[in-house]
Amino acid sequence: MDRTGNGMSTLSDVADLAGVSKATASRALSRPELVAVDTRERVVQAAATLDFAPSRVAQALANGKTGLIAIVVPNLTNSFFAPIIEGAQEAAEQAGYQLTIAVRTLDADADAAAIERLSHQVDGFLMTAPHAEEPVLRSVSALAPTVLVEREIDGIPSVIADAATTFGRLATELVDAGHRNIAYVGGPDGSWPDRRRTEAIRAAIGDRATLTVVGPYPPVAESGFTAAPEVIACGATATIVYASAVSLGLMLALEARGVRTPQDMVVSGDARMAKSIGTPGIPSIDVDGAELGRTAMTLLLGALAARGRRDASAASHAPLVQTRIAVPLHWS
Amino acid sequence: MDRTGNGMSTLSDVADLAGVSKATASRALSRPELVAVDTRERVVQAAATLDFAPSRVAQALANGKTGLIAIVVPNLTNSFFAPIIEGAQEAAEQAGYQLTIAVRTLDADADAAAIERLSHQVDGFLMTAPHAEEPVLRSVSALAPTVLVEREIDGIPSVIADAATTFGRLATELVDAGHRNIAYVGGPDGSWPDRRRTEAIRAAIGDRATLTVVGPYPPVAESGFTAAPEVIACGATATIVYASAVSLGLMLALEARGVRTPQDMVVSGDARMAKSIGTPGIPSIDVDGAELGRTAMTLLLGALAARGRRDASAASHAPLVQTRIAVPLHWS
DNA sequence: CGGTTGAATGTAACCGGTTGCGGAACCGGT
DNA sequence: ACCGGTTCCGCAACCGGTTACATTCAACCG
Repeated sequence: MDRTGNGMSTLSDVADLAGVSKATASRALSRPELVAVDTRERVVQAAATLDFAPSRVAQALANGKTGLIAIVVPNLTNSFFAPIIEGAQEAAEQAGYQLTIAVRTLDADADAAAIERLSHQVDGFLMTAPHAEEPVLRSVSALAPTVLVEREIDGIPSVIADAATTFGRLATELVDAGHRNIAYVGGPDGSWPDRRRTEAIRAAIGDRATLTVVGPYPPVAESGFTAAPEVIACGATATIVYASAVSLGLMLALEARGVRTPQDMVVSGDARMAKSIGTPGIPSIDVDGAELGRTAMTLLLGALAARGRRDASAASHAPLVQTRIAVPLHWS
Repeated sequence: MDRTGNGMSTLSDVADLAGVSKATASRALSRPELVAVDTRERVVQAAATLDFAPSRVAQALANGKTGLIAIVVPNLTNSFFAPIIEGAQEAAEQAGYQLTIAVRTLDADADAAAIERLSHQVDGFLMTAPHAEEPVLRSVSALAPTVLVEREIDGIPSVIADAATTFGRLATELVDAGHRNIAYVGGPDGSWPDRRRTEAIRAAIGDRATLTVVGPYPPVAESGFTAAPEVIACGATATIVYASAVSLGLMLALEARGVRTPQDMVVSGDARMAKSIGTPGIPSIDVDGAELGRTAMTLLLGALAARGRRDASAASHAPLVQTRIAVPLHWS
């Protein structure tokens, strides 16, 4: 009942049943305004009774678009990427696109080659590559329409969560609240967002307080345990953490060493964590990953649509869009 | 230089350059044994100089396989699924397949419809649906070759991590060590693996100790905070946790309430967590998600290959494979 | 040396859609 | 009755491969 390739009705079947040509059937379904009302209805009827579904593959071949978009992420286990992918997937699905995942760090030639191959099979790229080097990203974006996520590079559309600003604000508020010794538990080495956040914090603090940067640390709870001694040693009374995943481990480790949070040490986290901990006085910074993914995908889809529309018209490249999404700061 | 559809050389180009027909070119590349050695070399040469890459879309149309496999997961934020997807992706990539992600809980008709549509675009499904009801999974598996992950249903190939057995073993060891009051922090309601684990624990304990099941809880660190009071209240001296993500939160909450782990309360976790905590005496149960995903994908690819091979031969459905991967128990 | 055979290659149909172009039918206007 | 202009539809080519079948030719046979 389902041997591949059979059982499914084709456009020709629909056309036959409706008593029209394949061409008319095609138009009736994809460009209804070109077809007389009654004909259209007959075709739609026929399609319905045969429960016809157009072959995306055939469509792809005919019009040169695959309906596939690749999202490149360094890994999946870092929980930061999950909501981004979910958001992107949701947006893609609504537009009738499929999302395929490429786990790539882009630091090796093999990765670049894989992306190259992939570029033949997809309509566009969403690049979430905090560590990738600029030239690599540039070359990818030359392969196919690309939107960067959590990364800004001149000349390539991008979407970032403007967490750096928020980290700066948090630093300012901490200093204003009297903290004179602040620690920052940094993110992975070479990460673009980490660099921005570090700078923003440093700028916000100026010389009004001491800043100790510890790290780099991978964004997992375990890092908190490793960081705890360092944070205590530097005498900080407040700790800003790059990735809120680390906060939980850090707090646990601090508690275990007799440092109460937030009484003895203020540790930044995210809203969900602050809520479940219950203690007031925890600052949280929440990046809406889903929105990040959704926005990026929307941008990309827009670019694809635009490209399809004009095509051969002169210049007027798609307007370069670099979106920044505001990130809220909240105190529990 | 990259207007879609252009720039890329086609098989005809290769054929022309090599001075052979399209057919020969095709054979030289995909079924070399059918072509004379020198001809083959000429074609390969030509393909190389044009850096020809066959259009997956055209191939898909011609031979009825899309080269796309869908993995269905309830969500991405649950860190349990990430390694599964990574493993599956890796295996798919090696076989030249693309993996597409469908985030679906399968509890609504809309989801079923989406899967239906998707089934026209993919060659097979990897279903990771711990909550889905059996009939739903059955109907999906009728749509396209399917392998279940973390779920066993008669008549459908599946791969599960046999964690239930390991949970049972842990329970036994705890009882043997003298614990007479054990708590189990359960997983999400209706989860198939949770049911199996609960049963295994109950069976292992028998009437040698008291078992208190608390939950259901979603598998996130925050759940640990919610569970802590319950766990303390029931007077347990050891707690088995369904999802190790919960353990960290639970430990933190326990510490905050003055309950030391593992001295006052043994809490199960996973190896990474145990290692970073450092305290000895923590039992950890480690499900190798990547292997799960890899194995499942391998199974599916095998089924696809088999289906392609015989096709019209009588009966002899693919042998039903239900794989169980052993899960280690480890004490830090 | 004619005939059989098998390897190597070419021809063309096909997968399932989309789309440019032209023809038929019908419109109102003169 | 004739004509320019629409509207609606069908023919056929095309997207880029795969593959059944036909064809060619050289080797091998009695």
